Amino acid sequence: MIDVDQVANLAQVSRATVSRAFTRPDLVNHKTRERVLEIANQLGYQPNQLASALRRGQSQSIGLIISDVLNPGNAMLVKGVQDAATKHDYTVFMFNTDEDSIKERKALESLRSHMPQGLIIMPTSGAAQNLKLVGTLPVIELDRASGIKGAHTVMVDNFGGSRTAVHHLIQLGHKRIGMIVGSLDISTAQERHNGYQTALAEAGIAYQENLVQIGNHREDGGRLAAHKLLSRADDERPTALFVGNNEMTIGAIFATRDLGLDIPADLSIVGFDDSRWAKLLQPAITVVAQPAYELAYLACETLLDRLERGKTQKAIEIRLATNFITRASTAAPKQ
Amino acid sequence: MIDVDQVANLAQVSRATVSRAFTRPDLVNHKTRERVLEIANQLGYQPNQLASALRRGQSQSIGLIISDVLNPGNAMLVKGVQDAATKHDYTVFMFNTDEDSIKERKALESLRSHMPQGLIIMPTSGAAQNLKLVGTLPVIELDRASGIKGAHTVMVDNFGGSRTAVHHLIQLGHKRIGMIVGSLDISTAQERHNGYQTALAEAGIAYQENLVQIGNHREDGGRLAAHKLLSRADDERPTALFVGNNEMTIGAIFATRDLGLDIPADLSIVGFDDSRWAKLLQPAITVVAQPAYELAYLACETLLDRLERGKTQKAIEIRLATNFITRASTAAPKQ
DNA sequence: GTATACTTTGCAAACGATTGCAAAACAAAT
DNA sequence: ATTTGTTTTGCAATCGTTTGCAAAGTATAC
Repeated sequence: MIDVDQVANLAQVSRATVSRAFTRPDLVNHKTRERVLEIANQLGYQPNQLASALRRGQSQSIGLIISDVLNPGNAMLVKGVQDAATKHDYTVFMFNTDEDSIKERKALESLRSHMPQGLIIMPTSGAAQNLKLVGTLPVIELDRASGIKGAHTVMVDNFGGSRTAVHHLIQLGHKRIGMIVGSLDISTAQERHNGYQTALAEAGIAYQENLVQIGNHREDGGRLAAHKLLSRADDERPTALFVGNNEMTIGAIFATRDLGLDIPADLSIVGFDDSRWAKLLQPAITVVAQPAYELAYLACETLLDRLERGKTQKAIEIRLATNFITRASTAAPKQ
Repeated sequence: MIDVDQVANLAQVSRATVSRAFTRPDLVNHKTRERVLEIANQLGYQPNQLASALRRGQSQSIGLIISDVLNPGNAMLVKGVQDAATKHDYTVFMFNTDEDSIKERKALESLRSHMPQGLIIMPTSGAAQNLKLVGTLPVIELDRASGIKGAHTVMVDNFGGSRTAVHHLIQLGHKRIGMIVGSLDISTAQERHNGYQTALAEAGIAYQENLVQIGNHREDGGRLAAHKLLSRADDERPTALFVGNNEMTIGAIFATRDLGLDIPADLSIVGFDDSRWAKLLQPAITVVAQPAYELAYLACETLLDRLERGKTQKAIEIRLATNFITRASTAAPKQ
C-alpha cells in the first residue's frame, strides 16, 4: 500500500501538507493542493482509515446488531441503516444475534474492540444487561426497546397498529377474536398485546385469556399456537385471528389448511408486518404494515446526527405510524 | 477508553508484557499472565483493534458487497458469510450495490480504505473494471462470475439446474416452453439460458427465439416479459414457462392472473430459487432451489482459509449442486 | 523600509497496540 | 564459582495518519 510519505516526496512537500490537502483544503495553497491531489490520484493513494481513525479517535463506522437478517422485515432494516450510513460516509459492521442474548453479548464484545462511533441495535431480551458492555457509546434501539431507562429508541406504533387491526375485526362483526403474540419479554409483543386488549375493551368485549396464545416468533410457533386456538368446537373457536408477527402468520395459515378452515369464511386473519407473500396469497392477507426502511433510515440518521452535531440530547423516543392494509383475508363472520 | 499502559502500571509490568499476555501466552510467565489478565478484566480492558490492526497489518475484517439484501436469497448469503466470519473471529463490513456498478465502485473505494483482509462480492456487470481498484486483495466472487480471468468463484450449478428444470417440463409432455431470463451480461443468467437451450436440444426441440424474453431481474420485468410471452393465441402460447429468478417469477404469476390463466392447467411454471411464497402459494411453485446459505458459508471459509493458511492457490471455482423441488405448479399440458 | 497581519508550510509528537533485540533472571551443568 | 542454556521481561521503534506549534513566506499599510 502506498502512503502519505510517498505522495509527499513526489509532490515535494511535507507529510503534513499532503494530509491537509485531503482533510483541510482551506489550510493549503490552491496550487499546491492541486499538485498533491494529482499525484495522489496517479499513485492511487487513499488515506488509511485505520491510521486515521486511531489518530483522530473516529472510526467512521457504526455497528448494527440485528436479530435475524433472514426475516424480510429485518432485511429492510439492514438496508435502511446501510443506505443512511453510506450517505454520510460511514461504514457498517453487521452482526446477527438470532435472538440469542449470548450471541448478542459476543457481538457487542467484538464490536467494541473495533471502536465504532455508535451502535444501532435490535435488542434481545438480555440486552439491558449486555449493553452495559459498551459503556458510553451512543446507542439507538431499533424496532424494540430494551427497557433501559433513558435509552434512545426508534420504533413503530405497535399499540396503535394492533388496536386498529382488532378494531377492524370488531367492526366486521367478530366477537371471538384470538391473538397469537410473541414472547412478552419483548417490548413489541407487549405493546401489540396491549393494543389488542384495548380494542376489545373499547368495544365492551371481555378479554378471554384462553383466546391468547404465546408463540416463539417463528413459523412453527405460530402453527402450534394456531392449532391450539382453532381446534375447538365451532361455537367456541375464534372467528378471527390477529397474529403478532409475519413468521407466525405463515404458521397460522398452514394451521388453517391443516384444519380445513376457509379464509375468510371460517376465519378472518390479520397479520402484523407486510410481506411479499401476504400480497401474493389468495386470499391476500390483511396486515398492519410497518415502515421498516424508513424506520431504520431514520434511526441511522438520528444516530449520525447525534455523533456529528454532538448534541447532548436527553432520551429520544421516535414512533412511526403503521399502515393498515385491508385485503381479502378479513370478512364478516359467517352466521 | 482504557489502554495497555494503564493495565501495565497496575500490574507492575511493561506494556510489552501486557500485550504478550493476550497474544502470545507462551511467552509470559504463568503467574504474571494471570495477574495481568485479572487486572485487565477488572478494568474492562480490551485491546484496540484499530491500533492492533495498524501495527500488525491485519484488520480481522472482510468486506461483503452484495447486490441487494432485500432479495431473500441474498439475505441468506449475508447470513452465511456472517456466520462463517464470526466463527473465525472476523467482522464483516457490508455494502449494497443495488445492482448498480457506480455504487459498487464507491463501495470498493470506501472498503479499501478500511483495510479489509479479503472481499466477498456478488459482482455487478461492471465488476471486471471496478475490481481493479482493490489491487491484490484476495477476492471471492459469490453466486456469479465477473468474468475476470483467474478469479476465485463460488457458485451454484446454474446450467445443470436449468437443464433439469426444462427436462422436467419436457418429460411432462411440453413442447412450447418459454423462458424469462435475466440480462445476459450476468453470468448466472447466461448459464441458466444455456441450460434451457441444452435441454431443448437434447429433446430434439428447436430453439425459438420468440419464446425467450429478457427481463430486468425484478418483479415488474417478469410481469412484462410474461405478458409478452403469454398474450398470444392458444396454439401459439407456450404451455410452460421457466423463469430465471425468484422476483421475476412473482411477476410471471401476476401476469397469469392478469390474463386469467390457470396454473398448472393452462400453464406450467418453474422458478429458479426457492422462497417462502413458493411453498405457500396454491398451487405451490415448482423450483430449482439453491443452497444459498451453504454457498455463502463456504465462500467465506474458503476466503479465510486462503488468508490464514496463506495458500498460494491458483484460481478456484467451486460449484454447488442445485436441488429440484417438484410442487404443484407443473403438470402435463392440456390436450 | 519596517511593522503588522495573514497564509502556507514543516517539525515532531501523538493515537494504542506489536515485536525484534538484548538484558535480566533463573536453572542446570560443569 | 563459572559457564551454558532457557525463560521471562523491558526498551524503543514501528504501523500511517493527524495536528499543535512555530517558522517561513507573502501581502498590506504606514
